[in-house]
Amino acid sequence: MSQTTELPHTSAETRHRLLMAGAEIFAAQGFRGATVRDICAKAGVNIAAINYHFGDKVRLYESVLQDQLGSVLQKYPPTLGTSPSSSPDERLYAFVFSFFLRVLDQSPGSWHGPLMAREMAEPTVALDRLVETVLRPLIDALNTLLAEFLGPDAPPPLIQACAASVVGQILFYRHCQPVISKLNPSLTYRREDLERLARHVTDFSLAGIRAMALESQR
Amino acid sequence: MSQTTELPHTSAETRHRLLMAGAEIFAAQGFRGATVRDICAKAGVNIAAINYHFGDKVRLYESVLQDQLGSVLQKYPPTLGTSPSSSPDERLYAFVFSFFLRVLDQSPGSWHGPLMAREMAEPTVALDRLVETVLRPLIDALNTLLAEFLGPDAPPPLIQACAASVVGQILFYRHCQPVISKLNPSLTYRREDLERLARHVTDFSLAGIRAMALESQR
Amino acid sequence: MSQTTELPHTSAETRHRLLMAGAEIFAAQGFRGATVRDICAKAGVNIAAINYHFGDKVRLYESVLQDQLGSVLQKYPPTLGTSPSSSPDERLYAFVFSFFLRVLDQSPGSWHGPLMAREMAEPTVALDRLVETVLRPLIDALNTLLAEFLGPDAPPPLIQACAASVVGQILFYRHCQPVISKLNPSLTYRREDLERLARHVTDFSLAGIRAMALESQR
Amino acid sequence: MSQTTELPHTSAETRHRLLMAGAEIFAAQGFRGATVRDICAKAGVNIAAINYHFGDKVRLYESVLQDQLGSVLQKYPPTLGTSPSSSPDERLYAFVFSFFLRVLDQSPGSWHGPLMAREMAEPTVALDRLVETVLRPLIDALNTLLAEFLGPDAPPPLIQACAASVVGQILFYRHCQPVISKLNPSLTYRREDLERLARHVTDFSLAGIRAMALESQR
DNA sequence: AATGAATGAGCCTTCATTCAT
DNA sequence: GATGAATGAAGGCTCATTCAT
Repeated sequence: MSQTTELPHTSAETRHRLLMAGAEIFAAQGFRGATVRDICAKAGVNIAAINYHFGDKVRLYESVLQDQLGSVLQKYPPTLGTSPSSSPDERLYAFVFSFFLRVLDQSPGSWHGPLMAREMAEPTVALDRLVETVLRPLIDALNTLLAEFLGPDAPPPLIQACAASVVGQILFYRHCQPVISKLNPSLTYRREDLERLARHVTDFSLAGIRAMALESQR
Repeated sequence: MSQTTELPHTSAETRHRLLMAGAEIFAAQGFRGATVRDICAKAGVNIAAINYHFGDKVRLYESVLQDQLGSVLQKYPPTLGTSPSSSPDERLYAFVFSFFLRVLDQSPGSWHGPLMAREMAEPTVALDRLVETVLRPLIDALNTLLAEFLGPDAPPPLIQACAASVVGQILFYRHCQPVISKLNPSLTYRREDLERLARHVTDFSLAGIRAMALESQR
Repeated sequence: MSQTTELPHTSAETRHRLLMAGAEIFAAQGFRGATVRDICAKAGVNIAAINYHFGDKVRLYESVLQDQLGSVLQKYPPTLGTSPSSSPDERLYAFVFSFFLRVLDQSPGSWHGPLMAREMAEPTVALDRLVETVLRPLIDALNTLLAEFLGPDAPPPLIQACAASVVGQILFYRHCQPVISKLNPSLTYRREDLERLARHVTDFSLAGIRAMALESQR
Repeated sequence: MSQTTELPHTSAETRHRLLMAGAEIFAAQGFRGATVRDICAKAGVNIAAINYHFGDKVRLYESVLQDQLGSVLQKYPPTLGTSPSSSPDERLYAFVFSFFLRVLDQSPGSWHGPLMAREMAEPTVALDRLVETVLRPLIDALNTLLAEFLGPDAPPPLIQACAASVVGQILFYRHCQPVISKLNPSLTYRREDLERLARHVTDFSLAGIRAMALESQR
């Protein structure tokens, strides 16, 4: 029932239930729209439990974000099924596909996608740490990979623009989902759909990147 | 001060002040976070004025969205400086550049960008109408343009995927601005910056689209 | 169109429309529940017209009461079709029947019944004057009539108790109408129904009064 | 002060204070006129307590009505001191006297009379349930009793008319109290006064009922 | 250690009234 | 003389948080 943790006298069970319920409700309602009453009700715990275990609503939210991001990065690492010796094309595809899997994961208990989308639209204090611990390393990895395509002398702004082009194509499906589902209601996000999307984005981007490389070297 | 008597029986002045103040505060705080007190204070009008002129907070919000969208579409139309006889490349550039101008416009009183970004992240009842009156025609126009590149027999899903690739690259700068400005604080969005971004996105996309066209015809 | 009155420069038409609309809405919603906006809307006049013509909401209400009471007393006088030479039984029936007609009149524009019922339940400053100008004369007349039955030496408390018994039976159908219509939904208040009710109340009361007279003289 | 722990998981004390303060203020001001701020102030509790314990103002009002009605019915049951073997005259007197006691009770904390009078004049959603759970059984009991006087073949409309005559005489003192106290300021409602009134109404009605019975059998 | 009642600031809205044409 | 826009006080209710057990 209760896990043995470094905090022997707090109920890890209650903490976990709050993290799960909080993720779901913050994803659905946003930080402001979510109420501690709703979260505690869904978690089946006392209304004072959030303050007791996390201090306040903000710190529960930060913990939820941290928890969801950690889970999804462990589940779908950016190198997904490749090794440093894999071809650049393969590694780009792995980066794109794993990114799609993370932001559009529909597994039960997985709320990383909508949480991050909301955090972009309405940043909270949590964003700073996320950028430094997670997003910057991710973008650096992509930049390094793109440098292999663009050559050692490619100007950093070009690399960054290409990175933006790649990531933007992916995030479109996440950030504009409300509109996409209205314009094209039949679009689904099962694993095979994401594979197809990742294939398109990779091919489209490879052509774009190579064109940029040529232009840059001219 | 001076009353523009276009709307003889309503106080156009007060309406306009509320639309401006509402746009700024809704953009900064979101629909939920914005308070009618703040909006009225910024507009310099009585707190009951929203009720009197717009009915309630929701309808003020819808009017603000409508107003901002109308302004920006008139200011930066999607065909921006081109005609139907312009080359497809030129028209694609016009589409991309005008899109950038709209979503990243920094003119005083222009809050269309952040408002739409929030509306995507946390849709309200206003989104339905926006999709039908504005976004669908816009996407249709892009699809028609892309069909010129991809050929008459290009499968609709491919056209849509390419349209998503183009729009995604643009919106990335809008939706991820909080992260971008942390990762790359020197990036600015003056008109010449947007021109450069539009140039990159257009060239990147043209290469991607042409690769897709080749692949599709194979 | 506009009546020539002692106030040549105010619109008698507007006053009249406000009195009619006010009667209907005060009757339906009570003084507190009625809003000046609703009344002015129903009257088809400007929202400031009440203050302009009557001073404020309270004084409109008092005028409405006065107006309705005057109308109904003129329409259904307490002596209704009898003369001082009619028999006491006939005069009691006339008193009862006319009372029923006044409090349950359903003619268009006639709101005296519900207005008075509300005024009893939630007295306003208007009640004082109503009591002195209308209700006291009415009760005095009834007491005088009852004294004919009870004899010259009947103690005033007995007369008052009998008067209360008579009036109470009538007002029951007015004050408890919401309950009556739930308990007995088929009951209606057309003129012939009121005639039957008046017949019953008169006969019931005559028997009661005569029993009281006997008991009193013993 | 002292917690009566009949309801272990709710604060019975706070609930009770709100029920008492609510009864007094609803009786004095009506549902609309009463403000939650006033009620909470009088109860000496926080303004959010109504929401916490009762949900909202309407449900507090319903609870107050329920509570007051229950108290007064337990305190003064309609059979008041009689048994089924008592004479019909005695049982009619008991019905009338207990009715007077309920609607004109002046004990501290007893607000059933004015509350019900207001509910008649301006019915709320609470009236439906009151009619079915309390008023209909009460009227049915009276009808059954009156049938003993009027005979087994008395037509139901006659029974109902007599019941109305009885109840109307009683309620007059409740519903017209504001007028009565102006017309006859010396009238008081101590227990002995109510006894006298009940005696009059019973005797008056017995004569009336017996006259109706004779007429009906003719 | 954990509960649930209590807190008070703040939210959107409604209202009768007044003011400037 | 009559309008309709503007006013500001108050209304019911919600919320994250704290307190007493």
